Amino acid sequence: MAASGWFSMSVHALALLAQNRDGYSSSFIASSVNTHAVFLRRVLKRLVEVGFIETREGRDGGYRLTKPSEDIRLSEVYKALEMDRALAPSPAAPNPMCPVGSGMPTVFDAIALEVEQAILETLRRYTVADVAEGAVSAGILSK
Amino acid sequence: MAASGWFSMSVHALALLAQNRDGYSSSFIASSVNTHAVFLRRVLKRLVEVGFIETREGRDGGYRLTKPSEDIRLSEVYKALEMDRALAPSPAAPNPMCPVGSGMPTVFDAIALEVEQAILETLRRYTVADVAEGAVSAGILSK
DNA sequence: CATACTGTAATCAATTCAGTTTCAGTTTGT
DNA sequence: ACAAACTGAAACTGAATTGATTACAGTATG
Repeated sequence: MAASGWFSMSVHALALLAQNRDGYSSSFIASSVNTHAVFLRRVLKRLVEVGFIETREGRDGGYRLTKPSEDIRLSEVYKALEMDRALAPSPAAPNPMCPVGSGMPTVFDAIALEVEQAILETLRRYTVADVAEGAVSAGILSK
Repeated sequence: MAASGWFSMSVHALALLAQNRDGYSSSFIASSVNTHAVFLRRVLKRLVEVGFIETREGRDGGYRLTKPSEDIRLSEVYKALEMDRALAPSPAAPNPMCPVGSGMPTVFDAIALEVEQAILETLRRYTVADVAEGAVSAGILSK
């Protein structure tokens, strides 16, 4: 269900929240991510459900991390968003009358799954803290 | 440039061509993949450019592999199609005034690149021959 | 009770994706 | 020579997706 851009947006938001224990409002985060606050809230909703961040309504409300940024791996974020598979299946189901076509979905799915695990394994090596530090120093260096 | 569905379509087509040394016409392949011949030709064009398959125009024309299916790794197919990154960057460029936002593209890009390499490494372990065999036996088993 | 937030539904425009039509060019068999 | 069976490519369409935006209800705070 989650579109491709959601992941980078989520990581960005989490890295931002890692900077401030008290958290930030959706519109503040949105201005850093350069998107609309309403849209961002839709994305952040997932992260709330999974428990990475918590939300406070009302005045002075906003979002903040529920645990240290070192404890949030990007693989968990990826999983939380229920991203579409990187290797999408054929748009239309193959012809079942064809000996190759009939078996393709099974084979392709197995490979797509393995690819997905490789992605998760790579993302598991990075935490939100890594991204936050990296982003800040990269930002400084680029000046 | 290549959309997500192109990869599975290409792999399917290649696996089909691995079945017959003389190759097949675009409409034959299209009926197995369950797509339109014209659209399929658009996808196959890439594989011709890279040299995995060759095309013959005119009557009795069509497509066929230029080398054994064991020698075509899925990673090469993936690269040939110049797929979009699995981890798409944020749709809009982050706010450069924000210390975190300004560094995000750099950091995210590095991680996205590493993920891409992990995908390629996984796909490198499979050849078109593997898929062709697997697809045929999976098709037989599912009956 | 005004202010500053979140939550959510609904709508919109732009883009993308794949399907389709059409036609020009090419090769082969008769 | 010509008809048949192909590929190549441009152009158009419809549907789906994506993210932006508006609007409004709900909620906590001072």
